Amino acid sequence: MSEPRKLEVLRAIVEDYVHSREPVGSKALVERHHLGVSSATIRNDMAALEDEGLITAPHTSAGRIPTDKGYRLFVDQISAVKPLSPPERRAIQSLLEGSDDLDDVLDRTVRMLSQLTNQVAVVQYPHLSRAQIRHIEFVLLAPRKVLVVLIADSGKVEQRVIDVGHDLADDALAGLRTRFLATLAGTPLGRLSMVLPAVVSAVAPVHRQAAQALANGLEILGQNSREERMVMAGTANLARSNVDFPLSIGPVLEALEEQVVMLRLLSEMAQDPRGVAVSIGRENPYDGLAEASVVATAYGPDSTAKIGILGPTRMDYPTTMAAVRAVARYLSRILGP
Amino acid sequence: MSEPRKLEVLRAIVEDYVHSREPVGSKALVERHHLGVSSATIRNDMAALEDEGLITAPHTSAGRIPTDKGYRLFVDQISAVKPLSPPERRAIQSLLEGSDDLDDVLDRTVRMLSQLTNQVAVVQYPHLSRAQIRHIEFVLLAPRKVLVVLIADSGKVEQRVIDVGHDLADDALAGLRTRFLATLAGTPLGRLSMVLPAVVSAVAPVHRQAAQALANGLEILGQNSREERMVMAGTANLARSNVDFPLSIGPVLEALEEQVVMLRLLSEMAQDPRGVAVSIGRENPYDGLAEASVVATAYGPDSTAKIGILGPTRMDYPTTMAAVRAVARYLSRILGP
DNA sequence: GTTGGCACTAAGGCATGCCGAGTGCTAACT
DNA sequence: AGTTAGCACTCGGCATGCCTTAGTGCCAAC
Repeated sequence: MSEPRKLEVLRAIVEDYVHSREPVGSKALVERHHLGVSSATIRNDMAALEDEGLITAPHTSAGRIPTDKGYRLFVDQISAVKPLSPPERRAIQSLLEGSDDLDDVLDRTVRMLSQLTNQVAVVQYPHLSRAQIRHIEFVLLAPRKVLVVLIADSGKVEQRVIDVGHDLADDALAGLRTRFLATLAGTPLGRLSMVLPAVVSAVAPVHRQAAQALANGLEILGQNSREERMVMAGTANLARSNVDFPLSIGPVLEALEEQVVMLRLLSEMAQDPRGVAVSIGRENPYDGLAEASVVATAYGPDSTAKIGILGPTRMDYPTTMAAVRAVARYLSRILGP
Repeated sequence: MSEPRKLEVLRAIVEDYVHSREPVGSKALVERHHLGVSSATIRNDMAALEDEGLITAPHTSAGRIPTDKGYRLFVDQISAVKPLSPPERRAIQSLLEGSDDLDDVLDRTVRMLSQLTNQVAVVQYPHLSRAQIRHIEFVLLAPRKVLVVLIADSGKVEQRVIDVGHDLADDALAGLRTRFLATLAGTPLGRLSMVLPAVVSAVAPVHRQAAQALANGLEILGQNSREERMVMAGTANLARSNVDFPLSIGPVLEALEEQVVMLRLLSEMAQDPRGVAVSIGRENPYDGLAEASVVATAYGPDSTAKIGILGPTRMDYPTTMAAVRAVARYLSRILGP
């Protein structure tokens, strides 16, 4: 019983099952792949694979389907990442050009990825802790309500309404703004909390309280950009692959809606040497995703944010991984250094 | 055959069907509701209702289920809007207090509504065309790239990166900002496009091109706030009511994702005297929603934006309408005039 | 280590028959 | 005229049983 052939058999099973959705048997295998041996031999190999926990039979007399572990081995050792077709590459390129607003770029990207893979695509907003403060604006909305706006040099804008505690004149607010801005311009968002106290304590006591409130607001904004949000697209694809995991579509939607879950999942995924991370079935920390796989990769100037897709474990990993990787690369290029 | 009793029968059918999910027959009806007549009489009434197209039998020997038209009559004439329970009211109130950021409020609201109704909830961002420009900021990101930020007195912030066409010094940009701001402060967003040309033509020729680019950017931002976005929550509830319309969940997700579809739908819905609009099944302009109903109402200071829910036609209209209306009222109160 | 053969197994498809829920109609009742 | 009881009829749903089919595991032979 040759080891290489066993792997070949596993590969064949995965590939056939992925696109037939049906348990694959020994006879069908020898017919569809020229393995050079008889079905009986394959049966022996399959029995061995089953012993190793790589495949399983849903019932006595059916073919085999890959287990999570089987997919894992397939992804890690057997499959080669398929390159995208030139038309696909062109599509990506042309779609992503001609927009420069961050929200817009991410939105287009995630839609494109979901179409490309026929799965749900998600993208995390880029981390900004290294981004620097470009501008600060305080706008008096109501007697005590101030809109605090923070603009980073990456083009990201964060805003928040805060209550300064007592009435504040327009020019006093302008003064505070100048003061904050003078000290804070160029400060990386990540260092915001270290610099703010000094600014506040330098303010005249009359406005100390307001300054403190404003500083708190700014700090929250700075954290917002770290705490991250995400965009997704293609949830309808879940329903299409309905046939696969009809029961679990609910939990999956919940997971997607609870962005925290997805964000944690994405950030915990370790990339393999090929630059793509795959999390299969029960490998996922979240129970609702027990029958789903996530394929993700990092992107952006400092490769900290993630982009990826979520689909049934029964998915075409090579193609999907290729798509995710390609889209991430284009995205990185667009966002520039 | 008494007309009032016929309506009573329709009401009973709708109510029973809504919570049993099964066609309801004449005998079951007389048992569960004290109608004071025999099942044979009900059968006659039902035959009449069927002739009028208000109910239909899925097959020869099954009970009847309401048609879209039947639901319509039920909603319009029969049902009374049920008041929410005090605990529910308290829940709404306490959840919505203690946040003043617009995004945050809408997000909480929509989650609450989806939990309350067990449906998908959607909320449209409030219209801002009557909001006034509070502040404008130009930030030079790269030699020719300028981030245009527009802050409205409602607390809404819009931003966009634009290409000004040629290099621009920091102080020149500051000059332009002052100029724009002087003219535009206090202008309602809706009138932006009428005022901008005058500002541009007043700029010195050297910076005319840049000013024009900036003006275009501002105009787009002004339109953005009209063209509206929406937030949603509770898509997982779709899967729960899986059993009802398993086939159509795909199209529904698509409709939700294509925000344009939903926004148009919401804005086209006319409210009835009770202040709630209901669109049932095929009444919906979008085909994917043929088996879904939308219950929505206006909210906000000038009652232009919409909030509502989307669910299967087989839904508990009275309770749902009450929830939507109540949440909309609280939301209006929070946003204040 | 590979192969062919054979007994065995469970699922899926299909016909059959039966039950129950529900209808429509008619004739009688109030 | 409206209401009711009764009855024949119609399907859907479910259980039953049968057959076919795809697949396995094992063994003896190559």
